[in-house]
Amino acid sequence: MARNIAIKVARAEKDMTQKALAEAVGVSRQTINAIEQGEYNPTIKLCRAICRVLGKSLDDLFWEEECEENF
Amino acid sequence: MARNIAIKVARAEKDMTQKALAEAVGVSRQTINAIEQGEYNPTIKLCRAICRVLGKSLDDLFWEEECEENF
DNA sequence: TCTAAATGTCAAGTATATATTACTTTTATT
DNA sequence: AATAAAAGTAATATATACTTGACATTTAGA
Repeated sequence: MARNIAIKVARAEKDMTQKALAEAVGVSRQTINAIEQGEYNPTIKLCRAICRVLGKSLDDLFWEEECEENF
Repeated sequence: MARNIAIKVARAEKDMTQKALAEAVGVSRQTINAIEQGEYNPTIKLCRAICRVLGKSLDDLFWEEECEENF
């Protein structure tokens, strides 16, 4: 999976730490970190929660154009 | 989880069966059925694959306003 | 520079997304 | 009505999202 810079940026815009975002959406800090690092593939429910907290859309934070690594 | 009517509609627009969509995105037919029935919570990667095949955005197919059942 | 907070990472465990097989029910066609 | 395809559903198995706890590294403020 690709690293997710968009979440990091949106977090910065809201001045939230990984820990604060994790608490706001109800997952562990490591989960947020792993998502930003592209280490796993969150569920849509968690994606939606992150979007709500950060005030962004799914397309803003989780869309990716396809590239080799998706194959 | 809420039933996902949007996928069903988008599938109808493309005249695709659950089986055809499943094959196009590389999962089992039961997985597509369960997602449409709201029985589980797909990963973002699968959501993206479904969007690409159906020519829709994540926001088109997977956004949900929050309601009691999300709590 | 010292310190603390924030971030990155690892290992082991648990919960759940997804697969597979198989069966029933619904919908569409003849 | 008879048939077949499509959709719904259930049980068991496996892969992986996510947790917890712990530690290392980076970043920011005093």
